[in-house]
Amino acid sequence: MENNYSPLDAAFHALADPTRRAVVSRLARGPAPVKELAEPFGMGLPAFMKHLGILERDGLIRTEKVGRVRTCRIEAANLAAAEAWLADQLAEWQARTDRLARYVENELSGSNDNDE
Amino acid sequence: MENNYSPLDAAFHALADPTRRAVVSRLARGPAPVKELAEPFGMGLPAFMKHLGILERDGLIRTEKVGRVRTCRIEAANLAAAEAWLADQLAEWQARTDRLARYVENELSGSNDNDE
DNA sequence: AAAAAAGTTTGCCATATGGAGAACTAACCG
DNA sequence: CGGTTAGTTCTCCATATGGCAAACTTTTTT
Repeated sequence: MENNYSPLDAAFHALADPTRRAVVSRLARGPAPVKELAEPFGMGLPAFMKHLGILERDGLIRTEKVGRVRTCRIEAANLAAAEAWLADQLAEWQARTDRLARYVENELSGSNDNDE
Repeated sequence: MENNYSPLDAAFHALADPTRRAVVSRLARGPAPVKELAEPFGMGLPAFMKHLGILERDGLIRTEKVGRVRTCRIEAANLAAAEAWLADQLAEWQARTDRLARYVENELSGSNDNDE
């Protein structure tokens, strides 16, 4: 049950669930113990812990137990990696879109073999 | 089997798989038919089509069939939504990190009740 | 008309979630 | 010490993936 897949796989997978996104969102504003994190969700602790387990295994959060309280905090690196990947794709897409627009604008009279 | 969940659920879920991310990456550079898209992956068409199905259901791509060829293109909106969400979280996190750093730098002598 | 190309559909399978609920352990509190 | 609090472990279950292989449907090509 180790985390053998890529950071991007991990990050996107972990973020695919609304509960986990909410947790990340909450933790972006600062650390919090499990109990407090779990409260907003109508869900048993076991189920909630599974989400935390996934978030931790997938490297989006880090947790540490002191006494009987486990404190969770965000691990920004992988979050940033995912963001970077998306930004890249969008940039690439934008670049192509722009090229296309420019092309159309320039030869707006002769050709007819573009693909959009 | 409809897409009843949120755009963010959909986007992150779809991007959790490396094959699907590769497809998105490829399509960001321009449209392509199924066959060409499938080639790089050592996988039967049926399996590959399932990925495309998920990408389309989750709103990351759009496909259109002409004759016997189905052409796929990217749907940037949801990709952008995911990127925006991540950027938001990171910004929030940065803001807090900065506040903390400033705080520490200012009262670097008296207090001891911070949480990092 | 026949054959090749490009998808589709249909079963079948193993694994991972996402959740529920009960029972247990390990701190703290008074 | 006894009770409460905060997690943890366990067992179950239904659903969704991610893949494979085989058979079928539509176009194109020749």
